[in-house]
Amino acid sequence: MASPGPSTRRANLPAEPTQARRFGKARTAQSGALSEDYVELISDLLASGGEARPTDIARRLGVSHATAIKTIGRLKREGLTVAKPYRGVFLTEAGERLAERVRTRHRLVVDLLLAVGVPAEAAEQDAEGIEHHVSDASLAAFGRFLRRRA
Amino acid sequence: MASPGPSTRRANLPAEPTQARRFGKARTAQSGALSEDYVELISDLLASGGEARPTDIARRLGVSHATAIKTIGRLKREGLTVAKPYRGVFLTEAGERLAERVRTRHRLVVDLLLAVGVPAEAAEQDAEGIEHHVSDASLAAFGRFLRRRA
DNA sequence: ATGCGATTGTAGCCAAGGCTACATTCTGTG
DNA sequence: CACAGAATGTAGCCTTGGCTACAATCGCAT
Repeated sequence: MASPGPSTRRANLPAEPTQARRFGKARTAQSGALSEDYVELISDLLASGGEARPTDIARRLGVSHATAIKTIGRLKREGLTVAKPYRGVFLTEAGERLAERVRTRHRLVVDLLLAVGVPAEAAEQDAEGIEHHVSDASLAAFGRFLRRRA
Repeated sequence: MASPGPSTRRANLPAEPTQARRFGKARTAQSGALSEDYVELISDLLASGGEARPTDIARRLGVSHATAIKTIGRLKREGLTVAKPYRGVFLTEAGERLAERVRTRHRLVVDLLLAVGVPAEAAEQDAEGIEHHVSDASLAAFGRFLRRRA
């Protein structure tokens, strides 16, 4: 590794708040990621099976049921879900709206990945992580790109 | 909202460990994200200014200097960086290699976003979050796509 | 050479998201 | 109807990544 000369203290770096904002944003966006995953999954379960139970949610997300229940509690505090004890989980208006947006975005991301040649398996997998970081601007661009080459 | 009938308990959901693995992976990948950001930034600072100091790092990442120092400590434990007190931060062999990989990936992601029509500003911003979730398979596909339409 | 301002480092706190272990409630079956 | 087993919920702990407040060091200018 060798120690570098301690001479050139203070380089030419002018604060650069732009990049900070960029990183900060990426980080913040990632915050809501968990809520989005839960809401999307709950919506799916309600649509397909008729019921969203903590155990199913936990299993699908690969976490313990305790973790799932705790998170569901947070979603409730955030006004995204409603849940009476031992009675399953449901979405509020806001939750439904979020779910719809998330679902749309997910599809768009997967479609884009497929369109640029990503294998189906990887596309699904990567989309799960990517989707939470795609801005509206990018989303719009994805839509245009897909329509253009449809 | 309205409570649904408690009749159809136990729908037709067959455990589905596949999705769990998908989510789990997305989540785990995101774990190393912070390390990647730091290493990439340190590499940039070293390359351009000659020195990577905690305060600069903190400012660029938009966190407090205390947070940056704490994280740098973790990177040290992980064998990615070397740092003697009050002497700036440097990368180990492993750190350099990681930085190079991350940089390449970042460029590829930005280029792909631009290629599908995402505005430059958004591309840079979104790439920051997206890059940590792009698998090798997708990365390879991005490369092919870009070369094909170059 | 000294001393002040900036940088660096430390301590202690918080919330989120994860876990295990234990307690409670529910539900289908005998 | 009772009860065993599954599902649900609670408690307590851990780690990560943030923060502020305070302490220690450094380095430049006088």
